[in-house]
Amino acid sequence: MKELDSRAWRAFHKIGTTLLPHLGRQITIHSGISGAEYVVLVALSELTVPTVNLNRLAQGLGWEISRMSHQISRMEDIGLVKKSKNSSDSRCFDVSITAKGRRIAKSAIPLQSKEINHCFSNVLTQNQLMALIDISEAISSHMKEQHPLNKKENTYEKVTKRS
Amino acid sequence: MKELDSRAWRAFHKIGTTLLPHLGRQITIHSGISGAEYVVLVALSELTVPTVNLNRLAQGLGWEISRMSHQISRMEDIGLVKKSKNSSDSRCFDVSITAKGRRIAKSAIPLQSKEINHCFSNVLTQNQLMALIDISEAISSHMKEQHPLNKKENTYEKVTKRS
DNA sequence: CCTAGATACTTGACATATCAACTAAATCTG
DNA sequence: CAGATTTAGTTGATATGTCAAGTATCTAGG
Repeated sequence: MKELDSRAWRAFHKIGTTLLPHLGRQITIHSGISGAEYVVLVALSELTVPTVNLNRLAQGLGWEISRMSHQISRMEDIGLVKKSKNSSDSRCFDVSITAKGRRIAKSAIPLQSKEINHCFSNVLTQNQLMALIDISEAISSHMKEQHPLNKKENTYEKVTKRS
Repeated sequence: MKELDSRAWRAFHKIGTTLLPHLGRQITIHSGISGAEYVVLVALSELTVPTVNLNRLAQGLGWEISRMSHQISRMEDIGLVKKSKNSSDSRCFDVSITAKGRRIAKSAIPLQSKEINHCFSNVLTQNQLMALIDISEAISSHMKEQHPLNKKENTYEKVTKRS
């Protein structure tokens, strides 16, 4: 019998690497957009202001700025979002959702909620749901103070044929 | 105040999409192998028999067979694993870890355990760890019966410039 | 005001993941 | 046992993620 720590980690790892991808695929199946596109559209559609700064959007989702930049340009290409230079600081970009993006988000969100209920919420008890919120809070706040994103302290040697 | 369901899902989504990638990067930083390579090496190093079938290995990790195939050939290229045709069923391949792979796993595992303790186990209470095991069990067993991998029921229309 | 950082983002190369064919071997069925 | 089906795995195209470097703008110190 393995220790509790190890079993819990494996348990978490398993659902993290199966449930999340599964639900991403479901989005594609029912709405034709990727999981990443969905997440961005949801974030944008929930704004109380018309636009967000690229950087803030990335921070809000916990993404690297580079990833967000690529993602937003792809989404701009297919007309889901719009990007414009900020007038007061021209290094910055204001991102907003287009009508098309909003329309797609509007139809995708309830379908995705149904999937989430099916695979997640309905399968767990109230206590388990509350426990997850606490767990997430504990981990996130620890991560935030210990490992802020977009910082590098990287000095490894990659494993290749010759090592 | 959002409903419990939704908050719990967002909580889970957040740690699933920040902690897991973070720990993957840590592996690369301290051991020079990717998170995927690490997972495969750990699985192989824990075998009680010398080899596994590609397909079983994929199932054990919940990966698609195609992904596993690509991954194993890359790992064979850099000498972490070895692949050989099964003698009784020549469609099958037996995969095993090489000495080099085992050596790397051996040094990577304790480092990674330390990281996991740091970001995960030490941050949670015993009760939270136990709760996660139950949660994972509930979700996994539901998924297994509802959504077996490598099956397609896919009839969507992709979102592109023209839709 | 001028220069040395910082900041916000872009870009391109590369690694990895996913999907849709495709090949080959095994098994089933009449 | 021949042909059809299933199973195991490969392959290549495309999508996405990551990393290192680069550009442009802003800001702060002198």
